[in-house]
Amino acid sequence: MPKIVDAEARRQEVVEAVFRIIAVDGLERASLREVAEEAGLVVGSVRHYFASSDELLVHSFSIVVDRILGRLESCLDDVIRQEPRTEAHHEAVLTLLGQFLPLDEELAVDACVWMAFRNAARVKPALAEEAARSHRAVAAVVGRLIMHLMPAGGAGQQDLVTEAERLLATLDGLCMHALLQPEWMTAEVCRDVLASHLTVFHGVPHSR
Amino acid sequence: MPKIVDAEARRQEVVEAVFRIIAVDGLERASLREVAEEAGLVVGSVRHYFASSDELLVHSFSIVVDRILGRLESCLDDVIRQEPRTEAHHEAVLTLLGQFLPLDEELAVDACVWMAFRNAARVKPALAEEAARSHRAVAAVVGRLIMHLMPAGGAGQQDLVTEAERLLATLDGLCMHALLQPEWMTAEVCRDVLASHLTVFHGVPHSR
DNA sequence: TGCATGAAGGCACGAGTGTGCTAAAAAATA
DNA sequence: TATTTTTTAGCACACTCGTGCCTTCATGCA
Repeated sequence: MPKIVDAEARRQEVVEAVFRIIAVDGLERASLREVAEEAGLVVGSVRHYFASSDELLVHSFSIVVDRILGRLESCLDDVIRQEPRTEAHHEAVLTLLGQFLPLDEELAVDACVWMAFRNAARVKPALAEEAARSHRAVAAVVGRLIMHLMPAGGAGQQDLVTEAERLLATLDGLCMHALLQPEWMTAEVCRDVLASHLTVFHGVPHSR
Repeated sequence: MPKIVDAEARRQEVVEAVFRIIAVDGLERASLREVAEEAGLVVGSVRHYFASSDELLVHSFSIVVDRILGRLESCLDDVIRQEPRTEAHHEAVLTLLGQFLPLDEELAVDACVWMAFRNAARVKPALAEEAARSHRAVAAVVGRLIMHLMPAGGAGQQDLVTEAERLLATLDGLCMHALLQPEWMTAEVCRDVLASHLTVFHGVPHSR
């Protein structure tokens, strides 16, 4: 038998190279040659682990989606664990929502890559399935958060859906602005906007 | 002297071809050859009216921005013309906000093209200036709307900025979702979300 | 010590891109 | 009619892209 390398680890390294290229130069520069060079490999090696360019991109997409979902699920557990209407609960909610935004370097890469893939999926059929999955999963998390935040009897099923879509839209819009106009949409503005949005869910905000 | 053609009209035809290609196949397919074919011309003709590919794209970007801004300014005038806290006023506000969304075919093309250019501007320096201009101008319109909607004494300057950014983020998020997940984010859901957002600005919504 | 096999490296083809440059066509003026 | 200038058309070059296909290398087992 030949040299044994951890194939999964190699694939992960390549995916990380894809992420760096997308974050810096955009998805259209994530070609096999560019990815190989960024990963310190040759095209042939990359192609040994990924049958085609599409497979590499789809796999990268699924990795970033799983990473984001993992963080969201974890933060959602933290939220539920807190006593409602306390300062700690409010902070936990803000932390959860902050996972969508490019607040630090790692989050910024993920947000950037996620946005790039979702936008590309509109015209690139190979990415459509993963885009739908990510949308469903994230909407489910936000939906659960909304159900947790809104008093059960106070609103109808329709309102819950609308509020979930509204929060989701605001989050994606914030993320987009933070990525495209970082000089205007700073982390502080993001936090203010989120805090203002959350005002709807309890009579008076806990902190400013 | 040679054949006289309306150069500006020809340029406009080419720009329209660019819009159609972006709406259907995305910005990355808007090459000179594709644009020329879509416009029923040859590459040489397109290049006669636009010195380079970048100039064509930047000019197309500016056209779509101007078109969107024109609609927004017009709708903003309509809003101010209405008596506040009336049904007609509420409808005028919804109409203004609806200009951001792909609610009909023409709006959809503009929204799609606008999104594509703004996203591309992050990694394509030639588009950066126009992206900044569009962001400033649209933020100005939304800011004026917010000042008009919020009682002058009831909130500080900081709150006005935050609310403007929040509305802007929600609009862009809605637009994005309507473009990327049209089966979920229908025109009806968009309207519900906007109506819910506007609840903040007056005690009770006028219509549902 | 062989050698089969996974890993790595690379060549070449066709298709696509922007752009420099040239050449034909067409029509209003001299 | 002759000329001048815009418009239209197109060739050619260098580049990048994905991919099919082949070679070389290294290594763990027989």
